[in-house]
Amino acid sequence: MTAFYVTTPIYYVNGEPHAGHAYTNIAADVLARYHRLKGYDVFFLTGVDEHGANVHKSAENEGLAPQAYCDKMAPTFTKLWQRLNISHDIFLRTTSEMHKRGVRKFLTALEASGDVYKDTYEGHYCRPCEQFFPEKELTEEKICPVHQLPLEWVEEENYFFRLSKYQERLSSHIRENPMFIHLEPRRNELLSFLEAGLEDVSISRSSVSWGIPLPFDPRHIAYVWIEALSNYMTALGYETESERYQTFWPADVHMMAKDITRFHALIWPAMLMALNLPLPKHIVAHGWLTKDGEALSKTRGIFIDMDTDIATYGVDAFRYYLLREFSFGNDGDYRLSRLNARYHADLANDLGNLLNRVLGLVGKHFKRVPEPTTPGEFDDEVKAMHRETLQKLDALMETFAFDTALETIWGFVRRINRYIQQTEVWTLNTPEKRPRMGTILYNGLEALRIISVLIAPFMPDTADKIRQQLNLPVGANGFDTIATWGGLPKNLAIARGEPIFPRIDKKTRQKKASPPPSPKAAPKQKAEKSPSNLISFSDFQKLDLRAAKVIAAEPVEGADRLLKLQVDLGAEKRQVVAGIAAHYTPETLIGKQVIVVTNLEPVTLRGVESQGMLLAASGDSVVLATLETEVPLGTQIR
RNA sequence: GCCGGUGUAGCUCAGUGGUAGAGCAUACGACUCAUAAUCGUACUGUCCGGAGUUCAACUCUCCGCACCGGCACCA
Repeated sequence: MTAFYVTTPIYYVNGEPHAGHAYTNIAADVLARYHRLKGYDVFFLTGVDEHGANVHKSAENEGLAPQAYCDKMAPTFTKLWQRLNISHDIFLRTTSEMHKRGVRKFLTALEASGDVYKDTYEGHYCRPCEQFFPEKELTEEKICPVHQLPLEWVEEENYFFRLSKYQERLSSHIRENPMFIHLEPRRNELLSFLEAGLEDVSISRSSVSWGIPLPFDPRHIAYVWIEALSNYMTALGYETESERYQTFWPADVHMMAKDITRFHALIWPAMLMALNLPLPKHIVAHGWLTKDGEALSKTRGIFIDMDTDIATYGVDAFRYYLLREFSFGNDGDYRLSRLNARYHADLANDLGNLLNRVLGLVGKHFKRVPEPTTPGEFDDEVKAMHRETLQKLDALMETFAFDTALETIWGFVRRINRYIQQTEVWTLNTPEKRPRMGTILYNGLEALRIISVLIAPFMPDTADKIRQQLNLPVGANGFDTIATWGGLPKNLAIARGEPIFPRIDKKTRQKKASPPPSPKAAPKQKAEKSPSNLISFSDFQKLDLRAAKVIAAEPVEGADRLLKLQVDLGAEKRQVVAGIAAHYTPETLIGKQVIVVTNLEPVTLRGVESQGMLLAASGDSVVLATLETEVPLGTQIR
């Protein structure tokens, strides 16, 4: 049996899963289910990434030990996967022993490859700043420009992977295997990134404690990304090179959102090259979801209310909508009105109603599956379309064109509706025409049986519901059972039931919709319990914040985000470069009163010196901090 | 600033060097087995703008505009 191995990324446990995660896992699930029905030996992996500084910090913020925090968060993911009918074989947690042992073996092998080296950062270090200062910025005395304190000479070790060595091989691999990275734009981006040259990557952190120590130097913790990537092998039992590992590595598909392709398409393959291991076959990146045209954003409270929409339309409709409406690989705009339209037009009207009308006719006139004794007009056309649909579907699934795949299946669904209409089967209830009626209805039922298999990867529950009403065994629905027309057993009692996609009027919609979710706008202000996050008042006092007025503003040549500003501090005027060009035009800034950090060391940005910094809220959008009413220029702010 | 992509009917998108297509939505008609479902017909388009190549361009080339993405950059 041919093996098929599909993975999703492992998601950071610090943070609730959102619709983007759902999209990835649904897509991966469809692939997994499709290949299972095709007779492949499938292994489907998803999981969570529980290590690293971010998780550690979130745990601290909640006053929990890291492991306890992870134990609390991991179920939020498994619950969602259950809700979405995700059929993964393993939910990997990176705190599991199997994974840890695998990572150690992986790192040991990587080190043995000779492509890991230790490098030392050394330089003048200021403890309060937690920062190194380059020689060229310092005077003879070696004092911290911020604190005016003597700097220490510090050396810090880090382990690096010689990624740069693999630049050429990666480049030619991507060029020679057009399907290695799915969707042209991602591929081009990577190639141009490669052309710019690769730098070696750090694979360890010595300042982080929550993670897996390097086997060859336990004072260092494996960098989370390096550790996380190896999960695709550790989950299979890489440590012991188990049978499962032998069977399934290399992965057929690494499914992910487009933002993390670089790790998967460059660093991961390069490390595998170093280990002389085969590379994954496809890196498949899908686009991002937006909601009503806006980027999803926790801080601005823009999110897709999966709970409500699934409660209203059902999980299969949700899965269907995501994969049918958006061209896979491109960004997609999630709109409830579109989900509603798809639900009614495609699911309720086309498919649900088809099942209902055919079963209604059979129930009324035959009770059981009739014998197809009397071929006639349109029969061959329908059968030809069956073969055609199967063929197309194969090709489309191979290129991850889920939207077109569903469109193709629906072409068949519509054809059957048309068949019923064209033959006017309901008029054939006379003794001489009855055999023809039976034949047409047999074909209708057979088409529905075929459809139940075609849609099974996308809408597993719906497939089962259809099969239940046809009184077919729910499990045995492989693609081999629909390869040829006529597999539906004759004389089977049918079991017409409730509509599988009942229409949803506005009233029901409102009833089912939960009250408007409390704007998750302000992210929960978690009590900062951790002493390590606190600074002393004297630390705070080190900041010199002053009221200032913008007196001139212009763009910085050759920079997208930078504006060069002249600000008046009363006692003096200064030039400040601010990264706000995407959010403010120069004209609107002039005359504005702003808050400036005045005792920041100067830097040169894009060749322009900046002698301070503007305070601004920098979430998804950037908003300048201003004063409620104007105050004299130069007033201290604290 | 550099690199790449996109711009086609109200909406979501296909598409080919020879005067443009699908689904949804809309209108009208047919039918009445069915979840006010189904089926048929019709409708609208300066195929982003401009120039060029060509007998002929929406499709090729160049320039421009808009939007999106990658890189640089965000003290």
